[in-house]
Amino acid sequence: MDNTLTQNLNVNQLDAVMHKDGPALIIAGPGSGKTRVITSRIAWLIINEKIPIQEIAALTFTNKAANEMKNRIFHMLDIPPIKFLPNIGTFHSFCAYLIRENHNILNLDKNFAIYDSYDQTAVIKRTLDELNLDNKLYKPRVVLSIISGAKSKIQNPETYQKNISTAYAKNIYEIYKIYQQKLIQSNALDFDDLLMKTFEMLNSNQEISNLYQEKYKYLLIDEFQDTNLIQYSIAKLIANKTNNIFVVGDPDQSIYSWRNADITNILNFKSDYNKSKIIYLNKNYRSSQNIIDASQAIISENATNYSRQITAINEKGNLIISIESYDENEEAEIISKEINNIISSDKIQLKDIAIMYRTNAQSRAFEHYLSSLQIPYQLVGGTRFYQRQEIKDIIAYLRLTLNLNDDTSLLRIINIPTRGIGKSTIDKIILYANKSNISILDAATILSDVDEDNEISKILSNGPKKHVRSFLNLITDINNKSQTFSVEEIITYIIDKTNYKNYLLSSLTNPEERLENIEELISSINNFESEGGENKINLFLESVSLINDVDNLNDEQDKLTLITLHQSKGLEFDSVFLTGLEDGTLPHVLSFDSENEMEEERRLMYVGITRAKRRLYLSRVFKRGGWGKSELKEPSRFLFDIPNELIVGHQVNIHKEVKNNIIKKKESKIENNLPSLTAGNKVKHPHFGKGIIIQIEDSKDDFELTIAFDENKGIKKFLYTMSGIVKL
DNA sequence: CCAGAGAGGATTTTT
DNA sequence: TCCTCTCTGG
Ligand SMILES: Nc1ncnc2c1ncn2[C@@H]1O[C@H](COP(=O)(O)OP(=O)(O)OP(=O)(O)O)[C@@H](O)[C@H]1O
Repeated sequence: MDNTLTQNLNVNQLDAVMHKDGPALIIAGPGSGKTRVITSRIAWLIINEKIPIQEIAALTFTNKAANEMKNRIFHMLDIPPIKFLPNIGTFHSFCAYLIRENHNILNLDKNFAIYDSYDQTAVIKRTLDELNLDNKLYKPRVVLSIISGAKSKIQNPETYQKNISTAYAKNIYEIYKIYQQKLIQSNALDFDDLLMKTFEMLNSNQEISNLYQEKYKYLLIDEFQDTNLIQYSIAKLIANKTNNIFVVGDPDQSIYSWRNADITNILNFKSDYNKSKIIYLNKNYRSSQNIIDASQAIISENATNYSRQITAINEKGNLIISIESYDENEEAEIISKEINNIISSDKIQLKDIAIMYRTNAQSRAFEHYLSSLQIPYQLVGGTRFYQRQEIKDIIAYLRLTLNLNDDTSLLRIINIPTRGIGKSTIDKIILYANKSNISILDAATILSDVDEDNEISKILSNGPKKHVRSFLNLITDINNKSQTFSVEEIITYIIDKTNYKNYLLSSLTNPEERLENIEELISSINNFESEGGENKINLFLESVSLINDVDNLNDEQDKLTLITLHQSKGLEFDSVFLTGLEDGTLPHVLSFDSENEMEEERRLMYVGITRAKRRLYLSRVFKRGGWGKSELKEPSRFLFDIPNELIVGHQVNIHKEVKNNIIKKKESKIENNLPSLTAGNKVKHPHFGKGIIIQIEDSKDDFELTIAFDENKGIKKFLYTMSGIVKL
């Protein structure tokens, strides 16, 4: 067997890599080589078991992880990179591939669109309008997260309906139903549908499931602790024949439960595959002993602490440096200067350093100071490139060249740039489309027809009709050209014909920057590598929806990384600055009144600490600006759990009482405010019975609760202290 | 129909 | 603070 493959593995890792057939569960702490094991195992299967790479499905959490895995495998095998390898990727991209391959069976056109959260919100808003529901009561964000929750538990509208009782939930069901109809009408899928459709297809179509069960002889899943029920169910279906399912995860690094990731998948795995081999890896190769000691001190405080002790193979190393600054500006200033110091005194480069934080908004101060000190950085996350207004506009035009039923894209640009099609015209078109169950484009075509003379033809008057017709001609023209043009030519044509530049310059802020963004869009399409051919736009648009910001992190350029703790999962840096370690920032305020969420915040801190190889900085401020006002902050409760002897600098007072006071203060604040009620809670009213809180508003010395009651008792408002409401 | 002003509401993490 | 929605006057 090939040395290079095995020489860098310890005994347990080897055991996992060379595991024979059958299920295996690898539970392992941070930096213990989980990713290395998965990668080596794939190479081992290919080299020793002679399994073709196309017959191994390896699913990761991010595209970046998948790409790194692929590159390392190509390197290990010493073969040139294979460009199209959809069987190694994220769950979502893998599912998108399976769906594309079988679009006929699913009654989808092959050029289906994938809707991102903006598109989803637009569909929900239209749905609410159609159902005449108030979007203050049914907030699109909330509705979408309920729908997404249902989908990740494999509930379609009908199965969702079976488990509900409140009037509020019944309306959610109505919304869910219409929302799905609109997606179908638009030949579009949302993120969760990629999983739903794949599950349905594998679950109900024997022929298809046989096909893939035979094709994918080995299935490997990374970051298993952050998979949800539907993902695990898809995995079980694929591995149904061979039982060759190999999952790797760390329950203590589970940080996506708010996105329905479900740690019980790990427990269920043990019972679903009771013959499963279980391997624990407990040596940390990444970090210094001090860093690991601090991480263990943090995580061991969790009541549901899954971890086995991990031990660092590295030396004690540097002490952890603790910094308290006055406010976020000083924090950014001190850290920026410190970064300048360490890159000039130490041998490390900017790309070995990361600044991490809980919320994207915290990056602002850093960006400001880093620019002023001319320290190059790459910001991960935030407003993503493909979500910018001008980019979404162009993408909407592009999507229409593939899919004229894409109502959301059509409505997005029907009056962009403004072309005399105003709200009332659009409303009439939408109404007619809804009534007749046809696409917006078809409705617009019918309503703008001049030759007819009947009721329908009177819906729009002549002025608007003319504008709509010229818009439709524009779309037809672009689509005709798209048959023969290259992608770059199509975009140029769109910009040209719509006078988009003019619109940017006259109507939007920062037109120069936006023009540059469009240039960048064109060049990223040109660089886009795929099987090529006619599929190019299609695959490009798919990647636009599925590819994330971290995926573009590159370490070829020597730049500092600014990143959220969530996105840092799986990465490693020589030096890490964990910032904003205040109670209210990390742990975030919104997790104060939930034990589970508080534990997840702690895991987030744990993930952050364990990203660092040699240097770790823990930074907090005394005062942090929120929106408009600024607040005094106390050190994060987590800081008190790290032994003093591991730390130099501005230490927190280690006395447990201080920590307890901080926690108590927060708790009593919540109590004075409200009995930890939030929207979505189930409550009981002495007179009206059970219901769900849909809104809480401040009201002098009291709180006004808006509650939706079961059955047909409707929606009512109460003052909290007068209502006799109790939480269920 | 359109643009711009002003009010008001909401603020975590993202495939 | 920033984004979204609504209103107003042209
Ligand atoms: N047997 C080994 N010998 C030397 N170095 C190793 C060994 N195993 C792993 N490493 C190194 O340890 C570091 C962490 O490995 P890897 O990223 O695979 O861990 P992980 O378990 O996936 O971590 P995490 O869960 O924290 O993302 C990497 O730099 C890797 O190269």
